[in-house]
Amino acid sequence: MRYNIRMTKPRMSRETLLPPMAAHVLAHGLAGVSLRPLAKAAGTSDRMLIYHFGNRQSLVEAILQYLAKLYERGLEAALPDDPAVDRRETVRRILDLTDSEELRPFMRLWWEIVAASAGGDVAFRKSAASIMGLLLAWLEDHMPRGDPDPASGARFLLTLIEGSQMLRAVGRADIAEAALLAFEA
Amino acid sequence: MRYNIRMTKPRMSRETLLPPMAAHVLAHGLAGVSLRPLAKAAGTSDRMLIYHFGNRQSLVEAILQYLAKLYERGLEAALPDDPAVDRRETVRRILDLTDSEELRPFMRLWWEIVAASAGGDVAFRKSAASIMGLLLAWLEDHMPRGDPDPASGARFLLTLIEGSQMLRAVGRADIAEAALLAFEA
DNA sequence: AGTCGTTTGTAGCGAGCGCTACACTTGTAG
DNA sequence: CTACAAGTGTAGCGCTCGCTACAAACGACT
Repeated sequence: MRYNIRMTKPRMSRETLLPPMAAHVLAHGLAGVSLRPLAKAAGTSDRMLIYHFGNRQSLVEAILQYLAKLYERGLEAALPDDPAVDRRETVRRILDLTDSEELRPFMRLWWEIVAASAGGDVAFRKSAASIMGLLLAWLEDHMPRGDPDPASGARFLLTLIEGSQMLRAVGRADIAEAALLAFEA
Repeated sequence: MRYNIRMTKPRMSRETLLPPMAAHVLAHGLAGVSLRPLAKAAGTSDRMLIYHFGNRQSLVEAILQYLAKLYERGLEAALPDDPAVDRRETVRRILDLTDSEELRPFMRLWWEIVAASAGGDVAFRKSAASIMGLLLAWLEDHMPRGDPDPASGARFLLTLIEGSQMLRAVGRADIAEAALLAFEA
């Protein structure tokens, strides 16, 4: 039957399993996630997760990779294309965006990734470093028109941004706000 | 025997147990730490940890509190008292110090605390926020002589510092370095 | 010497963990 | 129709988890 497009019943593959599992991770965190709850979220069994992904570590890495792609798309879709009027506005745009309803769940995840990186997990560190590279590239491309040194400036702003986000995460957004006000004011 | 100073054998108390457990946490992380390894590190049993601390959560909080005190003392002992010549040097001092041999283990721990805070753990968030308050206070007290706005400046520098430390943690110290070079250069 | 609260050891509970053995179904190809 | 590989369910392995029941040892006081 060559003309039957859907030769095999879709069943369950990595691709169908990843979205619900990613949603579960966004909702419940990445650190202590275990097979059975993940399986339940994806409508399958721990048995099948191991079957499809080999072991827990590969599974988590796959989910992480999928989430990174999701995050990247979310960023690209939401970040405005027109240049900001000054550096402060550039910072503000990113801070506002990552605090938006759709991207906020990723921030919680982000700190788990950072913690794992700091703890020596190479897979997580690689993922984290590349996400920073992504943000840096966007920043370099969207520095204010006529900025004296966009390359260095982007690095400077990224550092400021990440500091602000950490302070937010621990409930000291007040410090980050004051910093932003002091910045070039 | 009134004149026997050591009336009771020291046995084991919270105070004797905390230091070795804190050392264990510094070496192995705080996130997934469990009773039996902690007990082993302290030369006792899980049974006794529960006896002294009630439950795991109280135990972890006690260790966290002890570590915060330790960190505070480490900072105070190592930070120079004389004012820096400019803001950049102030930043540099703190970055160098927290990257020192004795304080580096705390940074790994720090990101676990941030992750827990971002995940909604109130005890950790409280601890993290107060540590930030501590650093902010030191910064305010040690802004460069003649700084135009020490209060806002300290907040600005703290944000920069924390951003630098996060970038370090994920292996992008290069970005933080470039940011620092660009800063007021 | 005897009493009593504090501290400790031994043993184990019920639960969840990652993962596997085994048998079975299912869809596809010869 | 048969053969075969891919996919799936059931059951359970050995292990660690936080925590508890029980009883013994200990030390200070009468």
